[in-house]
Amino acid sequence: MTDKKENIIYTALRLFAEEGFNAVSTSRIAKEAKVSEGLIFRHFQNKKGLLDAIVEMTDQKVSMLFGPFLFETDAQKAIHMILSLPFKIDQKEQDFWKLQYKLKWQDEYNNPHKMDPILKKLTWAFGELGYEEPQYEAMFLMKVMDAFAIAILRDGMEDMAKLESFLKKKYKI
Amino acid sequence: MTDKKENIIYTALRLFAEEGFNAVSTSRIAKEAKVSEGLIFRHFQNKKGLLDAIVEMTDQKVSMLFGPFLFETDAQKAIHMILSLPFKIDQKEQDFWKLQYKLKWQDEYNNPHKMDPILKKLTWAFGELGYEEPQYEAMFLMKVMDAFAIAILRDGMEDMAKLESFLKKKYKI
DNA sequence: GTAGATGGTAAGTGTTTACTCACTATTAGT
DNA sequence: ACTAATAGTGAGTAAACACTTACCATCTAC
Repeated sequence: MTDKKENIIYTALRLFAEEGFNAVSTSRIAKEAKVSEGLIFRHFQNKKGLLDAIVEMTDQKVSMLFGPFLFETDAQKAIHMILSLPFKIDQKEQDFWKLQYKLKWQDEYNNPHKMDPILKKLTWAFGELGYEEPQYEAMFLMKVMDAFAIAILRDGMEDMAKLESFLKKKYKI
Repeated sequence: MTDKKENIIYTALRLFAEEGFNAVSTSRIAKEAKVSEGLIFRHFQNKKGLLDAIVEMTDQKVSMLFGPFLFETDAQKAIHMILSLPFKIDQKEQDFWKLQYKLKWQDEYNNPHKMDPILKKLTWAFGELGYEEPQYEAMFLMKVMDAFAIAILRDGMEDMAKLESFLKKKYKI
């Protein structure tokens, strides 16, 4: 991967995350990435191809983030890991997550089954801990985590520390 | 309000909700609404003016939806009302809510304080019921409700009935 | 009944858009 | 050193874009 190709990707990621895919033109990406516009099409064929390349990177980030959770054998610790995730969003990776949540509104990029392995693992964890309806507890917690991640991405981390400890108390962790 | 003006608004609402503001052209709105493109600009000055008109309608829908809740004097009933809301989204009004959630990602249309009165009322309700940290319970429930509304709008109502009763059990309602 | 406002249209406008093309520069393998 | 692929550019292009203008139709009020 050349420097210029990387420049294109990260500039596009930033702009897509902030303003949306359709609001950002290829000429603007080229200008801000300091490359010729033609280079975008050399590397990615078309504008959607550029988005696809970014989405692929994002999917890898998701896998890396949830990987350790899937291998955790202690149910308590597993739930704790999931609870902590939204509060550990790295500043440098905010754009990845913003784009990810924005794209969920576009049918083409919304795969409702992508998170099934995490859901399954969470269901197991709640079962282990003797919860009455582990499947629904898992679904519920997943949605809660989504909501918190979105809130943090949109409104920042202020006041979130207290909410995190409140959350953990709620789950007795 | 003439028929054609109404046509423009509801066609634009549908398209904006489905595909996003920037992905939909004024010429397409005109074609699908069966009016001349010029009429859009006669009535709304520019494309953003059309969006603003739609957003204003949406805000009114939000007020109407939460109005009764703000006047509820029984804490238990108040929480029950909030819990039920996402599961009562009318098919005909889905586009309004879709657009509302999509626009939250655009800074200009995201007012984090818009829901403060509802948050305050919920805090009161949890306080009445003897919850230990009513303020955080309220914040938590608001985010949960957002997450459920988003899930329903995106993936439909299937399997949601059981989740609703699970939710109500969780809050002992 | 006519004047002024409002509703509505068709055919424009300049600009921006995603994308192409002909070309040069640089690298990597033999 | 030569070759072939890859990286990169700058000046195009046709189509689509948001918006304007000149014009006609219909309604409302006195």
